[in-house]
Amino acid sequence: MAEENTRAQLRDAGLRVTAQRASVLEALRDQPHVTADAVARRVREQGITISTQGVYDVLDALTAVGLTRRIEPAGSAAVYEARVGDNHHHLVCRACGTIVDVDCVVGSPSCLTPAGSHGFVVDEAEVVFWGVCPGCSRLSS
Amino acid sequence: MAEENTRAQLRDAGLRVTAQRASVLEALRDQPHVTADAVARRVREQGITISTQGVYDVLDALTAVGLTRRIEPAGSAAVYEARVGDNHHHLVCRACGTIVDVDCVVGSPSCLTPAGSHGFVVDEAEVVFWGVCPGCSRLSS
DNA sequence: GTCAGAACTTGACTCATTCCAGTTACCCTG
DNA sequence: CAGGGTAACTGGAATGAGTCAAGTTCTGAC
Repeated sequence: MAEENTRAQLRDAGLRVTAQRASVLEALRDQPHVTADAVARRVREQGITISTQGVYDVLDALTAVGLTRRIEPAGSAAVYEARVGDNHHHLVCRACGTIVDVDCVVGSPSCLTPAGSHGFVVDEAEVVFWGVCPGCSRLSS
Repeated sequence: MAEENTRAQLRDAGLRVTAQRASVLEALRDQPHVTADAVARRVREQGITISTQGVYDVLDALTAVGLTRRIEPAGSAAVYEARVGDNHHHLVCRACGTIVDVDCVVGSPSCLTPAGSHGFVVDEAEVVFWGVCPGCSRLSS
C-alpha cells in the first residue's frame, strides 16, 4: 500500500511511474535528508538499477512538481527531503553536518518578510540555524 | 588613507599585512558580494599577482578572524562580503542570482531561536529570502 | 641584518553536478 | 492487447568550484 501510494502520488503529479522514481521517493520517505549519492545507493540496494544521472533527473523531476524539496547547506552537498508543504526550517551541525528539521518558530510569517524588499517579488524565506549537535559538542568538550 | 586603514585592520586582526590581503579586503569593500573568482580578477587588475589558491587562503584567513563573511546561496558559488558584525540577511534573485542585503526584520532576535533545538547549541540564524529582482521580473512579464 | 614561520605559488586532484547522444520503456490511442 | 510517440533512463565525458601537498617567498620581530 505504501508502494501503491507512492505510485499514485507520482501519477497525480503528472509524472510517469517508473521503478526508479517510486524507489527514489520511498528512499526519501525513509530518511528525512538524503544526498543524491545516498539516494543512488539506497535505490540500488532495492535491486533497482539507476545511473547517477538518473538520480539527478528523478530528483529534479520530483522537485519540479513539488513532491520533494532540495536544500543546500553551505559547505556540503545538496540534500533532498520529502517533507514539503509545511513551512519548516533546518538546524545544521557545523561539525558533522547533521540536519534536523525545526518547525517555524513564530506563528505568523510576518517575521519572514524583509523590511525593504528592494522591489523584489519574494516568494520564500529560508531559515538555517547553525550550531553544534549534542554528539559533537560532547566530543569536543 | 583608505589603504592605510585596510592595513591597520589586518594588523589589528593579528594577520600579517601583505599586498594580496590588503587588495582582497579592498575589493570586498568596493562591492558588497563577490565570488572568489571575481576577487581574483579585481586584485589582478590592481597589478598585484595572486594565485587562485592564494585567493582562497586569504578569504579563509579574513573569514576566520571575522573581517569578512562567507555566504553560499543554493545553486551558485560562494560569495564573500565585508559587511560583518550587524545581523543582516540576504535577498537572492532566482533568475539572475543577484544578492541584496536586507536588515534584520524584527528588532528582537527572539524570532531567530528555533523552538525545539534538539539539544543543539545554536550560534547563528541565517535567513535567505528568495524571489525575483525588478530587472528580471520586467524581462519575464 | 637575520631568521622563523606565516603567506603565497604551482600543479595535480577530488567531487558534485551537468551536458549530450543514444536507448529503453511507460502509457495513450485505437 | 498491439503500436507508436515521447518521456525517462543510460553511459560517458566534461565542467567548475574548491582542496591538498610540497616547495618558495616575504613579513615582522629580535
